[in-house]
Amino acid sequence: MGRKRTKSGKIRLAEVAELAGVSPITASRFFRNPEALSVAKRTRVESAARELGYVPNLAARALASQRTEVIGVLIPSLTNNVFSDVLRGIYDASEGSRYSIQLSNTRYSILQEEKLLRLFLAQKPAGLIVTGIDQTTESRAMLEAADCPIVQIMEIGPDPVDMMIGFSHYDAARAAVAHLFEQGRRRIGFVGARMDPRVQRRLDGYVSAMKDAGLFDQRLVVTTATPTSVTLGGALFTDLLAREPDLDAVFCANDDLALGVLFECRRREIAVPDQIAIVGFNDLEFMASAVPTLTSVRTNRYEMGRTAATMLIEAIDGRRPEQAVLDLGFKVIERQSSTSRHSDSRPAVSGAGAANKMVALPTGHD
Amino acid sequence: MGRKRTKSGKIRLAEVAELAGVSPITASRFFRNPEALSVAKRTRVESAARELGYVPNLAARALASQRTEVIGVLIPSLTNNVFSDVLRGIYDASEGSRYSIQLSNTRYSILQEEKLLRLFLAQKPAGLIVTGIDQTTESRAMLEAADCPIVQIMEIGPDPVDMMIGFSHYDAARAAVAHLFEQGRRRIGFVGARMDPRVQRRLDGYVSAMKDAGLFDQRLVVTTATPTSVTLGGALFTDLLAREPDLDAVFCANDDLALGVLFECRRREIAVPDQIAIVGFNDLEFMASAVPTLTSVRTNRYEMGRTAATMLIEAIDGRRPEQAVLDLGFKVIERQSSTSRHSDSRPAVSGAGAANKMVALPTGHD
DNA sequence: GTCGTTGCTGGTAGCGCTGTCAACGTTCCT
DNA sequence: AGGAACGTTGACAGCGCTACCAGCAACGAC
Repeated sequence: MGRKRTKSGKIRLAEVAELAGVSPITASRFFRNPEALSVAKRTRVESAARELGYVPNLAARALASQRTEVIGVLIPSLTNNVFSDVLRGIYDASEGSRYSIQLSNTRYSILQEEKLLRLFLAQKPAGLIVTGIDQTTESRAMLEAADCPIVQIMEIGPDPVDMMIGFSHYDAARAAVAHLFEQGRRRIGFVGARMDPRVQRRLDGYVSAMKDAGLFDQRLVVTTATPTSVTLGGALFTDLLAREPDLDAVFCANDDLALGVLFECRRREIAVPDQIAIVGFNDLEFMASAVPTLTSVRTNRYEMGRTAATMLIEAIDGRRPEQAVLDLGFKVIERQSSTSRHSDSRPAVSGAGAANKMVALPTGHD
Repeated sequence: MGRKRTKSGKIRLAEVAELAGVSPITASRFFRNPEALSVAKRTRVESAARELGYVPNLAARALASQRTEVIGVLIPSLTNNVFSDVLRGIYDASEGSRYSIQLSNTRYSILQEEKLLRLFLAQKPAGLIVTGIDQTTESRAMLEAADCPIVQIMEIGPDPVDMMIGFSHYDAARAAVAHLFEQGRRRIGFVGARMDPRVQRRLDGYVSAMKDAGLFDQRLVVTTATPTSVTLGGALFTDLLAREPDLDAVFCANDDLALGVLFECRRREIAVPDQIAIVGFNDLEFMASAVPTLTSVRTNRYEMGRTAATMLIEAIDGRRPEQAVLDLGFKVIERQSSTSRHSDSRPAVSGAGAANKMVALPTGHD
């Protein structure tokens, strides 16, 4: 009787089937599509499986069915807070589904991304989540040819491979600058680090808003390819001040930089917001409790991850979402650092997200 | 000729073997143990594989060989900065090896951990990384019975399942308090959130140090089960101040709380460090650029992750490390927030790590 | 010259599961 | 009543790879 045991001592489907008095294939169906069984057999297989403590062998399943239940996720950084929020959303959504997450880190390199994509695709993932819209031509071709659903996250653009969820970094930056204009600021600097495509588009938005107002000046822009940090924010701000002493505001490409600028202002005894206004990007948790509280552009990172994974899983299961491109929008959260003579947290300028409208191109916000 | 193609259009090992003019099994060996082949066949298989763009089918390999090349990682949180550093180390170390990482989030629940462990183990991982030493009895039994190497990370304790890498949170907390004593502080508060086992041990260390000095007072301790945040740091500090107005220092269980305390001090115009000294835990990047710069206990998170994965992979490949328990130590980085009348960044108090000595029990530091 | 020994190679037989298709019993329609 | 249609079940044949063991040549020791 023990002869049927697998070498590893594990219970196989065949044992479950035998105990339940059905054929192995019927037992197999129980796990994949229980509705297809009669109630009697269903309960028998169920109790047999429980009694034996059966756990399916995923490798065998993958081999036989020619597909895996793995969702591949490609993100550029594990360190960045932004991605940890997105990831949390993805993991939360995948939990309870039968799909597991396979994560890889492209380190902001599209070549690395291409390599990883090739690796992933070879294992026939059930679905794929990739960051951004700036893939190599080769990657793009592989994605188009892939026979699984794909979601691009973090931003939206004109030409989705399949599904897409994010927001317009360009519009968000324009909104941040517009807010500073409203507050009467004119000499608005830009501080950016890493300069990945999304930060670049924030810069583009900033530049266009400044040009529209006739206020653009190349000296107001300080960027570096160095990875971002709070300390770096202080350093870049120092550079900016040296170039442009009569600065009256800084728009930071992310909140870490903004915090660094705030500290540097305190160090130099520059009054915020009286002398210089500060606006960050992402609205990390600490922005609301800094002194003064820091204005930032809120982005829905957790929701982005969660929705991306949910959409993907639905699509894998054959229920494609009615809209393939989802704009989650953004919101300028106005706080003390940019609103002299105003109280904290006023009604905010928001992007497309509220209406979740479909967009193909960067749309002007209201 | 196309008849041998698999349905999925993929190249199989058999095709490679055919092109190379060897048997499939020889081709298989090429990928697992190239040294076993004669140089002639080796090069022939190699070029055939490259020419055909062969990618092995992992599911088939796993099924046939009865083992996977997956390293399971169980961590309690994806949000926490601390774990993102550890994870980065793990991913960095796994890159280039043939092992892939399967990550799961226990959300600080040992029951959830047990469930995930059962799931992982059923797939016969090549190795396992688990967080901490506080598993359920059932989990512990499963880990002991698992036939793969296991590394426990984040802390060290008396009774490793297999390998272990971390440091003593208890000693680190004692060192932080000792530093405050040296600075002449007496009424030292403790602020903690989440209160997971490691934070609890930091509290234990604090309590023991305070008791040793005859300074312990229950009113000095403010904790909550709520997840940590900067804002929460301010709130807990407010509570603490209400209970104990003549506080002269705060030891925070992590840096987010410390930053919140700093902001709250600024809001209340409490001078740091003149009225109140602040010490954090982990030494996140921003601590060095806050104003004043914030003292913290540096922990080697990235290195911990990297070393854990490296040790694990070595052990999987049959090269067990000479020491199974590795104490990475800690270091009190003294900065302005706790060192009145001193300049920044003096020589620091450090834990066991420098010597990487083996420890079985929390050892007193010097 | 015979017998081990070593180094390399190949054949056989699965690993545990699922896709496909045929077959069965039942119900419902005409 | 006959047959179509449906729902349910099972047999068969692999999925692509590797473990195991046998075979073979080349070589050296006696």
